[in-house]
Amino acid sequence: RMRKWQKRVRVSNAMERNLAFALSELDRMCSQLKLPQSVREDSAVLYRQAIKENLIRGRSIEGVAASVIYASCRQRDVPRTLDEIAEVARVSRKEIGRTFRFISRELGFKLLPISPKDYIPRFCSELELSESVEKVAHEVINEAIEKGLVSGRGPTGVAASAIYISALKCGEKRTQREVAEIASVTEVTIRNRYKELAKELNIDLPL
Amino acid sequence: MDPKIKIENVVASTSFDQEIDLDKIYNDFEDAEYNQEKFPGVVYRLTEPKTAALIFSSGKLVCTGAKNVDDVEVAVDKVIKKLKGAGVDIKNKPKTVVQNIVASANLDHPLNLNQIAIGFGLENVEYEPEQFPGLVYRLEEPKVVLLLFGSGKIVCTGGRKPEDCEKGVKKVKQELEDLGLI
DNA sequence: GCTTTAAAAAGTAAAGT
DNA sequence: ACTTTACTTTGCAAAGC
Repeated sequence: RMRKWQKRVRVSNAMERNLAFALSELDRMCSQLKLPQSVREDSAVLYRQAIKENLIRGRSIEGVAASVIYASCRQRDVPRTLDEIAEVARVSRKEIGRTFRFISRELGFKLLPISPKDYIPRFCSELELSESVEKVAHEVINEAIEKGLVSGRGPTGVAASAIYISALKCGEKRTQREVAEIASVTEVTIRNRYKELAKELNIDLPL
Repeated sequence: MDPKIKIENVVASTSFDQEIDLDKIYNDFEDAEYNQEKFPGVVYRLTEPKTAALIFSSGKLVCTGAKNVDDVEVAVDKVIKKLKGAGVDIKNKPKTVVQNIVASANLDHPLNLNQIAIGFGLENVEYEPEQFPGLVYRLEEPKVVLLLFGSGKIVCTGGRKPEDCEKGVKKVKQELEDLGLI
């Protein structure tokens, strides 16, 4: 009888409400993170895909939303760290990471491991460094990869130290503190990576 | 030569098939920990072999920290004697079941985790250096999980027998050699 | 899912000298 | 800067929320 379509309407309303909420959350987080339009669009597409595949069951809307943003950023090679996303999301970094792994596996993402190089443009821009610094930083990272100094190290830490070194080389010095702030790593980490790179890549720089 | 495996931790469980009064155990065992709100079991640590036993009111017991499969028996026997000394009469000694073995190994060769992730297949591994320095690789046979590090060191966990870990490490090593990544 | 136990790997972090 | 402590990841059982 009428119960059936009433229930359908109820479910449909709930789904629409949830989708509307999710999309507004995606917009809010993307705005706060100042993400490009392409990432916003990708995120919405991925979220709808997640709904189609029933991947929301047992997971929070916030968590899935944050996860698809994280995935979209990586897919567009403009990664944000889980911590950066967790700052504007209402769920922990741990849950975003867990949900990302699940969504990533279920939707068949084939994302390459994050490369320190992907952080160079954004960090350099925020530090107001020239393009020549960016270019040198890329070269430093390429050398680091060849010498096996990247495996297992945090991509942001490697990027930060490469930028620190490159800025010095180009006469556009930024303090470790300034670079650390932008890259969300500690000065200790920059120092550790910097020492390692300077030693292994025979970079003669003042300490 | 097959890589040497070092067993770092053995987790085992057993059941006495009889209810145990944990409050009594907690009072009689001078160095036992018991916080009901925190965790339903009594935590009892042994110095030799260095292990930790979790005792539950159902009579079930979990033993962790052993460096050998044989040490598990030694530890469980000690806990049983301790229980008997406290007035808990354990009728017959049940069989202990090894639930998990954690082992470490070394390939003595640095690893390019990025290439390994691609070589093994992005859908078969988890490598998120932002979160953890190790690459996670799951094997079906033997059913173990391996953590590969840039240093060439490996952690193998999830095995129920030492051979599972030995075979697991041997298998990844072979796969790495086949791909020319080692 | 969480809680607690144990242990290794290597990176990162924070606190105390 | 250096040391110490601690948290990230993996696997597993236990009883109960």
